[in-house]
Amino acid sequence: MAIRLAQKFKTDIVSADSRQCYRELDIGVARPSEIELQQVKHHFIASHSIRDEMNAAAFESFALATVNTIFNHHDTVVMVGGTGLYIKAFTEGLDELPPIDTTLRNSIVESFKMNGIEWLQEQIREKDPLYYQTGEVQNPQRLMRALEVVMATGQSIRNFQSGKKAIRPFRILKMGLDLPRDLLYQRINKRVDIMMELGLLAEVTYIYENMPELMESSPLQTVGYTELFDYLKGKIPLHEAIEQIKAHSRQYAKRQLTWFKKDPSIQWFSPSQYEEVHRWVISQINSGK
RNA sequence: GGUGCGGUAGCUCAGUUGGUAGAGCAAAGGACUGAAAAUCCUUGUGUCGCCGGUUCGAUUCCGGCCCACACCA
Repeated sequence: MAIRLAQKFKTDIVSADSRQCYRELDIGVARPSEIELQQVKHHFIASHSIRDEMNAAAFESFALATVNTIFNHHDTVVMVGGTGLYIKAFTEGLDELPPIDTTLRNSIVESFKMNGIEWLQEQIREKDPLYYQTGEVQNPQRLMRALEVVMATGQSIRNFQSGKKAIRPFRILKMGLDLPRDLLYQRINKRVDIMMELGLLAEVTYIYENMPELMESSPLQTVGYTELFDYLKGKIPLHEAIEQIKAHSRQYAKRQLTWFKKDPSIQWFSPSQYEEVHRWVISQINSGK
């Protein structure tokens, strides 16, 4: 769909997928094929390493810069992808926050691993009572983020979160693709079987054997990889790892739908409705809103 | 054929010294501003293998049967 649209408008694609940007990950993240990449120029595909630091804010500036360059020669850009937060960062912006020193971050992670979530909650209750009252106190990742921000700035992360949406100097049209749930799940299950046939196990084994120090890093906390790591460690049999990949992929798809369904500006289509999508885009452009 | 162990939620299993039961995973729904394919929240689920006995009351005790697994023959 994205490729056809990009061809139609003779422009590039910017991916907004938090995992397809890593060159070490291919089959397991369903990266576009070589043939597809030749049809249309893609950005943020295999452009980074799992050793690089990547996050929503970095994506925001990367994508804005990329899109700016493309706008020098084109008047449209197609963005595709599944990472809701990245799309939000690109379309609405994130609030400015000072960069956090990595040693501080690492020490927080270490303390959490040793002392558990109780320690995090305790720290937040002392240092950021505002977040303790209004934040997700059961969610270690949010607590650690809040903690690193107060420790680095002396201020609650809440004080940085304005909730204001950035104004972009270009128009944004949003389209969503959806299928009836049973069909969607069938396709996901089949896609996992195909990944295994294409050699996902070899891809994961290569990482497992050659970069074990990265196994805990966030790019590798990914459906398709964590389960096969468990298999390689001997924790679970292969058929169970595959069943888990299918289940976790279904859960992920469901979470994506939950995220996007609440955005009223998204126009929904079925994946087969290329003509309808195209017509809708044209009508939107012409209506000039 | 004998002995042992087991049969409890969709799956793996815990438990009830007799008052009709629970965790994890899966499922369904939701949240989410620097880890986001991550992380977190909410919710339900059962003829407790079958038949009979004892009992006010049995998933729990007793007897029989069926099924699974292991070992012995």
